[in-house]
Amino acid sequence: MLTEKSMEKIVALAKNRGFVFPGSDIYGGLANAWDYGPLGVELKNNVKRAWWRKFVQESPYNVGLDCAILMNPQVWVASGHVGGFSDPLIDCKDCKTRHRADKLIEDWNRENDVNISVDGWKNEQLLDYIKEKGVKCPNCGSGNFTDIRKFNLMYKTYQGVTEDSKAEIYLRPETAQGIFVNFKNVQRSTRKKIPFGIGQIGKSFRNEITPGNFIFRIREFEQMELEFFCEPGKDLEWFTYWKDFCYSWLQNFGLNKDSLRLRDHEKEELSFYSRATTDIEFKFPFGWGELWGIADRTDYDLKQHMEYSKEDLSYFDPTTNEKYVPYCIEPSLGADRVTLAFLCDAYDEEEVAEGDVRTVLHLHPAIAPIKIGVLPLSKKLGDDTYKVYEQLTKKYVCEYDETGSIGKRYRRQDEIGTPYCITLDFESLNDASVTIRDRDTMTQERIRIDELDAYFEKKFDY
RNA sequence: GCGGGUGUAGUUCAGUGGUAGAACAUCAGCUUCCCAAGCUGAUUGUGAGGGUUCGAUUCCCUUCACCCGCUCCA
Repeated sequence: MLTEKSMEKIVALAKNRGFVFPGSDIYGGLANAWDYGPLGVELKNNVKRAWWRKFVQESPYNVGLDCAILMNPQVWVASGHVGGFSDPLIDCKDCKTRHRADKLIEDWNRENDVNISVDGWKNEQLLDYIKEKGVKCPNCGSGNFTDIRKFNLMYKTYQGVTEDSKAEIYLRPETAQGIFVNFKNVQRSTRKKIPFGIGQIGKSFRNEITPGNFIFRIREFEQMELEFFCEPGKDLEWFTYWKDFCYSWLQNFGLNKDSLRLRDHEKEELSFYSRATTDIEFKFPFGWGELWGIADRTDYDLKQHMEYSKEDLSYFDPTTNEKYVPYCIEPSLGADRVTLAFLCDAYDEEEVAEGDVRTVLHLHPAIAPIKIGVLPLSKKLGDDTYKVYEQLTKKYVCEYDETGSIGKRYRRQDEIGTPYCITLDFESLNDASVTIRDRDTMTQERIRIDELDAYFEKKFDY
C-alpha cells in the first residue's frame, strides 16, 4: 500500500465501478440506504454462498431455513424487543448530550441508596421522577432536559389495507426469532438430534439512531445467523467450537489475521440473556468494528416462547430418555459488514513500475465478483475472443472488454478484483491457445482453449 | 433526533447576480498491441423545492443528502 487506505477511496471505488450506489440516488438519496450494483450483488452473493456452503451445506450439524420478515407481533413481545428495544431517550438542552432516562434514574438511585425499580414505568413517570428528585445531567450537571421520547428500534407497519393500529406489525429486527419459533418444526421434519443448528440468511431492519460508515451500520441489513442447539452444560464447549470455526472461516477467505481480533464481552456488557459473548472484530479504515457476534443465549429464547405461546419447545433425548430445553449458541454475522470487510481488506495500491500505480482488489477467487476477464489483444480478434467468452460464461461470471489498450483493460480488471484475465492474440488463431494472466502474481501462462474448462475447474476448486 | 461542516459533469476541482470551464474518466474513430501511450471528436453538471430580482449556480428560506461528534452492536 503506497498511501493510507481510506474509507473515501473505497467508497469512491465502490460507486465508480458499480459495487454500491447511494439508494434512491436520483431523488437525492435516502438516509443510510445503499444499493448493491452489478459487481456488489455478485460479491455479496458470493459471500453469502460461501457462508451457506460452510455453515449449512457442508455442516454435519446444521440445516437451513428462510423465514418471513413479517411475524406475529407476539414474537417480539416474547423476545423482549417490544419492551427492551424501545429506549426512553432524553436530551440535555444545555450540553446537547443524549441519555437514557431509565439509566439516569438507576444511576441516581444507586448513588442515593434508593431501591426502586423503574421497569415498566411510563415516560411521564420517568420524567416526573427526574424532575421531582432533581436528577442532573451526568455530563454538565444541568437539569434542563427535553421530554422523553421512546425510540423503538423496530420498524412498524400495518397488516391489512387500513391503518388500523390493532393490526400493527413489525419488520423483524433480527432473523434469530424466526428460527426459535420454528425450532419444533425443523427438529421434527429433519429428525435432527441435539446437537444441531439452523442457519438463515435474510434481511433485518433496525431504526438505528446513528447509522453510518457506509454499509457498516445500515437500517436495512442482511444477517447470516446460526442458532445452534445443544445440551445444557455443553454450551460453553460449543461456544468455543463455533467461535474458532467462525474465526478460521474469515481467514480462509483471505481476511488478514492482523485485521481481526476476538473481543470477549465483560460481565457488565453482556446482554441479560447471555452467558458469554465474543465479538470478532475487523479493523476497518475508520476503526475496529464488530463483524460477528457469537453469543451463548442459554435457553432464554426457547423458554420465552414457551411461556408466551404455551407450546412445549423442549427436546426429548431418546438416548438418555431425558427432556430438556436446549441451550443455544448464536454466531450472528452481518452480511453487509463482512462484505465491506472483504472489500476493505482486499483494497491495495501497488507500484508496478516507477511512478506507475495500479489499484487492485486482492479478493479471494471464491468471492471475486468477476472470475475471468476475457480480452482480445486487438479489436480485430473480437469475434474469436467472444466465442471463448461465451464458452466460459456458462460456468463463471466473466467480463468481455475490448475497449482501450490491453494494459488499461488489465488495470480495470485489477480494480474490481478479477483473479484471472484471458487474452486472445494473433498467435491464438494458429495454436488455439490463449494467455492467462494472474492478478496477484502478474505472471502469464499459455493454455489451449479446449483445456480452459479443466484449467479453471482446478483454479476455482476450494 | 441534536450540534458543527459541506453540496458545481461519473470523479477531483475552477468560476460568476447576465450564455458554466479544466483535468481525469466514459464513448466513437485512427493508430499501437501483453500491463494506465498518442491523435481527433463526442456525451454529461450547479442536490431538490420555494422566495427576492428584469434575470439566481451565486442572495434568502425550506428540504434532502453526505462528513465529524452524542446513543448502538449484525
